[in-house]
Amino acid sequence: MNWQSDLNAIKSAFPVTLERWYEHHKRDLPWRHTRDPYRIWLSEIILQQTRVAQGKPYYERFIEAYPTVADMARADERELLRLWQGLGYYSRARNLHQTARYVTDHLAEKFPDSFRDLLKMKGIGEYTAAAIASFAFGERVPVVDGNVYRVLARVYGIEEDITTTKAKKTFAALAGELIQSADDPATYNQAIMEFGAIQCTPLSPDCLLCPLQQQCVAYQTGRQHRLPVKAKKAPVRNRYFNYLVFQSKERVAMHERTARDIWQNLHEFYLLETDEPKGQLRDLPIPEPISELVESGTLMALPTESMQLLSHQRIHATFYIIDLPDDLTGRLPADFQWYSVLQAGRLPKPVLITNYLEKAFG
DNA sequence: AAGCCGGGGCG
DNA sequence: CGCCCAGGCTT
Repeated sequence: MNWQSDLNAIKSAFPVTLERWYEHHKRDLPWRHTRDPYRIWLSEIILQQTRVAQGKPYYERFIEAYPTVADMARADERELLRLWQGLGYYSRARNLHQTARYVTDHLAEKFPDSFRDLLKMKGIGEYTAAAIASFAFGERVPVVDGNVYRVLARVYGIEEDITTTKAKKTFAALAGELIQSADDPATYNQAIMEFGAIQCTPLSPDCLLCPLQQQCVAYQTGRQHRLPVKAKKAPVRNRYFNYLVFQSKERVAMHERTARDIWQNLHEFYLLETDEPKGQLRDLPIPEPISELVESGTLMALPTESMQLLSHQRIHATFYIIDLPDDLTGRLPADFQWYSVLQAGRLPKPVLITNYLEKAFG
C-alpha cells in the first residue's frame, strides 16, 4: 500500500469516525430536535461568531417570540433588535428581519431548500447556506467554519495561513472531498463542528482521548498547539511627525536619520515626534536650545499637513517653516547642514519630504 | 484582499 | 490582556 492509497483510506475513514464519535458525545441542544429550516436558520445566524452557551438563551427567546418565519416577518424591527440586544454584530438582526420578510412575502413562507438558493438570502453566506442545506434538507455540502479549519489543519497537518483566500479554497476542497464518504452529510457536518468545539479545542485539545490520535498529523508530529496557522494582522500605529523646517536665505536645514526606525539614512528636517496630533507650534514639546531658535525666528505661513501610509504605520506630518536670522544658523544640532533647495532635491529623502519640498519650494 | 462589526469567556 | 467564537457584508 503506497502513501497515496494510505491517505485515501484515512480520508474515507475520517468522516465515519467523526460521525460515530458524535453519536456518543453530542450535546443536547434545542435546534438539534428539528428539521424546520426556519429554526435551523435562526440558530445558525445566532451562532455566527458566537458561542453556544451565549447564543442558546437568545434562541429560546426568539422562538418563543416568533414561532414561525411569518411571525418574525410581522415583527417590528425595533422589537427584534431589542431581543437581539447584547449579542453583538447587530447587522445580523437586521438581515434576519429582511430575510424573514422576503421568505414570507415572496416565497410563500417556504425557505429556499438548496445551498445555491439559500446563498441568495441576506445574511446567509457559504457557511450558513451549507449548514441549513445539510441539516434541514440533507444536501451533501460541507460546512467550513472555524472548527473545521482547526480540525482539518491538525488532522492533515496543513500549515497554510487560514486567513488567506488560497487557504479557504484548500480547506473547502478538502472538506468537499471528505463529506463524500460520510454516511449522512447532516450528521457529519454537525460532528466535525462539535468535535472542534469540545474535543479538538483551540488551546488545550484532548489528544490523549482522541479517536483520531493515530492518524492526526499534528499530534504525531507534536504540532497540535501550533495549528491552524493564523496570521495576526499587524496593528497600524499612528505617529505624528512635527517638522520644523528651518530656512535662511534660500537654504534649508536637514540631517540624516540614523535611529533604528523607518527611513534610516534618509534626510529630513528637524523632527519632533508626538503620540497625538498637535495643532500648533506652541503645543509642541520643543527642547531648550531649539526653543530659543524658534523664539528668535519667524513663523512663515500656516503649517502644511500631509500623511503617508506605511505597511504598519500611518505617519501624520505637519511642517512649520521657520525663518532664522543669519547669526543663529550655526545653533542647530551638529548633524544638521544647510542646503540650497537644489541641493536638498538631490539628497535621498522619504517620499513625504520630497513631496513637501516640491510643494513648498518647488 | 482587507476592514469592519461586538460581547463574553478563557487561560 | 490577547485570543477565539457554528461569519458575512462592504469597499
